[in-house]
Amino acid sequence: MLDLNFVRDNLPLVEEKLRQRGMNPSEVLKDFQAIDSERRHAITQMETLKARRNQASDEIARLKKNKEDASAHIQATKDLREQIQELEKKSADADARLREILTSLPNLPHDGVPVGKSEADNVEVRRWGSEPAFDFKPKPHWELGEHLGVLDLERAAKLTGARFAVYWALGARLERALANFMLDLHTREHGYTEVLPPFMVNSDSMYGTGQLPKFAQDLFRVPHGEKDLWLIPTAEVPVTNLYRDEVLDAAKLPVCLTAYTPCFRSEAGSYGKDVRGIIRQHQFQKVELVKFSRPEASYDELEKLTHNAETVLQRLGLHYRVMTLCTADIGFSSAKTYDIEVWLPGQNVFREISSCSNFEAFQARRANIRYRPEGKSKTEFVHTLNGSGLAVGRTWVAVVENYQQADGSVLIPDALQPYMGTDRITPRSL
RNA sequence: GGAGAGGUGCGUGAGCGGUUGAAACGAUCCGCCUCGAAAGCGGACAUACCUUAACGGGUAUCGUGGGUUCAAAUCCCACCCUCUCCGCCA
Repeated sequence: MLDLNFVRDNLPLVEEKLRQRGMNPSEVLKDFQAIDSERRHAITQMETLKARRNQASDEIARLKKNKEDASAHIQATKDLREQIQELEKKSADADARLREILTSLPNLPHDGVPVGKSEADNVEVRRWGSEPAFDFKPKPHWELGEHLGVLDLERAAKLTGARFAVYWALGARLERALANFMLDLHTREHGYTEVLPPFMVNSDSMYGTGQLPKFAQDLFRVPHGEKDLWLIPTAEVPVTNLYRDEVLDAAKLPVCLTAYTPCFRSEAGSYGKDVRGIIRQHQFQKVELVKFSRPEASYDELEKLTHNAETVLQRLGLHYRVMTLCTADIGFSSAKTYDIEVWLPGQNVFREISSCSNFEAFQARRANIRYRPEGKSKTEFVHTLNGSGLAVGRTWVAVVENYQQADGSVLIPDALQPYMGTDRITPRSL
């Protein structure tokens, strides 16, 4: 969420940044100024009357103490009551409408973010490794997975439906090996603390990181008594919300956390997309990196976090490129995002395998996550960042496709062999 | 699921329906004292919003939301959370 005062004082800038995102400012900011002044007007009036009422109440107390007659004052306050209630309703109403506007506004892109109209305008920052050479036509992972007997989409469809997967044998172990490898790397070498959060959260948490109120259709909702719970679409949600409504110790910043969790996404509106294989699933597992940073350090931390994610691919010997997302392609809550795209020879494309973002104070303001700068009495919002480190399912795909052999077996990269207990996946029957 | 206890500021912990935004103690910060420190003494110490050029003034907030009342931390109702005991259970 953007700061109300900031929006009010920098309306032209906000409009320009919204335009860069491909939005129509006059539409989303419609009536902003009118509602804002209406709200302040109502508050001022209401508080004036309340002050008068409080004054009268004090007077009543004083009179009663002295056993004097206070009935005139009591009647006066009774009369005030109705007016106050009316104004209260008016200001609450304006407040709600203003809040609706404010919560619907996306974060403003950082100044360094390339202005663009679509994902075609994303800018490549760097590239690592090179495409592996094959003296045969590399297969897509769904063919390899079936051939090896490690990936079973048919039975998953029977159990649950489309966009779910069952992994068997070394396929299942590969998933587990990748997760353990990633967590060990980030905790032992990159200084992250591992957390294991709940996989369902309440609405407040979804609101804190920006999934609600706008993106409910992307989530799985679980009715629970009067209230709803939600399956997490990413560990970002529970991990960032760990510190909701808290004041962090400045000396401990940046706080760096990592979590391995399943992620659940309804994928509404992507029906025709990526229907083959396990690129786009309703459930997938991901190792997430989350940071809470001082504002002045957050862009350095974004670079570090992105490199931490890249290190996973480097250790696995997987070719990738890093893209800076343009203003039209960055997520709702993000001020700047790097996507890491891994090379998939079976499909002859780069596919997103990690998305690393700096949300600045956007989430912190919604979730009320603050810290107290040294020597200052006032708290400030931290900056929150996160990135996949990495999406395990897509890493599984990358390993299988990049390390496939002519006979259909898959070699295991050196870094994973201790976790796999083997150097190769060979066919078995499902 | 059943029975009970409780939720107050950074912490502990008071709080007859009306000078309580909230005692006291502790923590922290600033002074004094000291060669320096400790102790002691004095002082400061919540947040948000409205208003003001500023000083300041005002309003709200004692788990959350309603209600009673001229007036609610204090009374009533609902809900949430924590703890203890019983039952059930991976």
